[in-house]
Amino acid sequence: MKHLSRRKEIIQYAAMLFTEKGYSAVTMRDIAKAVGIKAASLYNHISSKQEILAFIIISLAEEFTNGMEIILSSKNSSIEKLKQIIALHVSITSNNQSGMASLNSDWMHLEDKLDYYLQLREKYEDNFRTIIEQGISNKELKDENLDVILFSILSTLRSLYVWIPNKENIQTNQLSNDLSAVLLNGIVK
Amino acid sequence: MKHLSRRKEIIQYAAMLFTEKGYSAVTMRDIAKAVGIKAASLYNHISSKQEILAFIIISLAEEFTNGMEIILSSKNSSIEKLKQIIALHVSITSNNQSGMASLNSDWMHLEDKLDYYLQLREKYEDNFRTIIEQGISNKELKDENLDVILFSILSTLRSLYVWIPNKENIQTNQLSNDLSAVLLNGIVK
DNA sequence: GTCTATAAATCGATAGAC
DNA sequence: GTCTATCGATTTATAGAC
Repeated sequence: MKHLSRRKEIIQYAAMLFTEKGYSAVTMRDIAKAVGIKAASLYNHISSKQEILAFIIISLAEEFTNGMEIILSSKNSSIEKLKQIIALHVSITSNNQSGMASLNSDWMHLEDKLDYYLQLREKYEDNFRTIIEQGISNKELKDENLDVILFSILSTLRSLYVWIPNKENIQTNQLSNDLSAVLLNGIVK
Repeated sequence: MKHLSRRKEIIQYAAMLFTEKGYSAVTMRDIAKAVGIKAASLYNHISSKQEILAFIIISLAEEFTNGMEIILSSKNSSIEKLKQIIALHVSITSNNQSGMASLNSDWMHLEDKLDYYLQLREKYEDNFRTIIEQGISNKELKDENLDVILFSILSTLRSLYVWIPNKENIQTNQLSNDLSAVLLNGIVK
């Protein structure tokens, strides 16, 4: 973490601490100690604790929303789109493990940017639902309960950050393929 | 909530508040306000904020661990056992919606009972993994990556509490069946 | 069993020296 | 850009009147 600007370094350490204990339980003194400076010095680089949280969450949420827009507007099959969504989650999560816990568990502590975050999330879920609907009317997918399909895939993908760090030398392509097999084709012989 | 003892009522309101904001962001004054008394009065019924959290989490964790032991020791097929695990999660979650967020997101704030909770969770996951392993060696299940199977089912089931409250008049049998279909048989035609 | 009052600790953030 | 010192608000929890 040597070549990051001090601001980026602070945000990185904060994200790791938020992952361990959650936003509310982490103090500015905790963050400062991790960085190796005093709490007052943090304010030369960031304006508030809230700003750190908003940066972590909004930049990740925008990355997901932008990726989803690209996938939705492509001309691939519905199944191919679902595989791309799975790969999108594996890719973003493996590159930002420390921020994903905040996105999933601390978004409710956003203040000024809460409404914007909720808009991004709603757009993402709507686009995801649309892809599944198209797959069902296409006859590519079984006509199972739409919300159950959406919810089961999405909660697996949203929980990836809990699980990815436990695997050494994660092979993202292999993991995407394994997830696609299980989530799309099931496990019963 | 009229016929609950004051203690149970306090724990119920606390669980609902923990679900909204997380343990660390909820104050004793918040809980007292929800109950309709002053913060100091809470201490006639509970000994600490920590005791409330431990009660919520440990009672749920024991319910899951006990249910899993019964399922594991039965003589049903592996697929039937997996369906029973799904039904177990749907049942406990629909009966304890407000406590499930604490179990999933605030367990790290346990103090005295943290080690005991981690033991229960490890035992639960080990038994879950055993059932999947048996299904694979049985040839009932496909030989996909064991951790991917365990992780995808478990994270869907652990996230149920986020989703169940959004459905009106939840039909738990119907939901269990829909989840079993999607998680076990997949969605691709 | 509930209240008011308050203790003791800790929080986010600022002021100002260097 | 980092420090020491500190402010003002808020936290969990207790003491004691009613």
